[in-house]
Amino acid sequence: MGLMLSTGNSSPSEDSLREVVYEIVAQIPRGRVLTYGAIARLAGYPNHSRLVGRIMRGAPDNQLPCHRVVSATGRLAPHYPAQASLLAAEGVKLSSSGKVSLRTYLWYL
DNA sequence: GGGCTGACGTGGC
DNA sequence: CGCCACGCCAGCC
Repeated sequence: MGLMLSTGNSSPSEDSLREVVYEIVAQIPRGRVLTYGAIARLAGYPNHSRLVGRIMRGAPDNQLPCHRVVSATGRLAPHYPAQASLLAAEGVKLSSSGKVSLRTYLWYL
């Protein structure tokens, strides 16, 4: 049984995950949010939330609802000033500390 | 191959 | 609620 040498290991690359991440993000309904970690799990790589973040950094926000992706603590993305207003425009309220309440807005499939 | 970075997550205080 | 230490891991130099 043991035999499981080299090639079996597939570590995800940014390129190999990009499309599936985009597809997941595209599904997030208006007024709901998903976390980087949740997306990573849905994509099959639970320990790669950082890679998802990296992918979102270069994602086309004019074609995808990138503003609906937040951190597990409800924090918005750095270097994405438009995110708050885009969320507000669809009814997502932020706490006084500028965070999204996942209890209220997290999208459960 | 080694070291650092970072749109992350979790647990502790 | 904030801050921090850790664990995590692809990408980049």
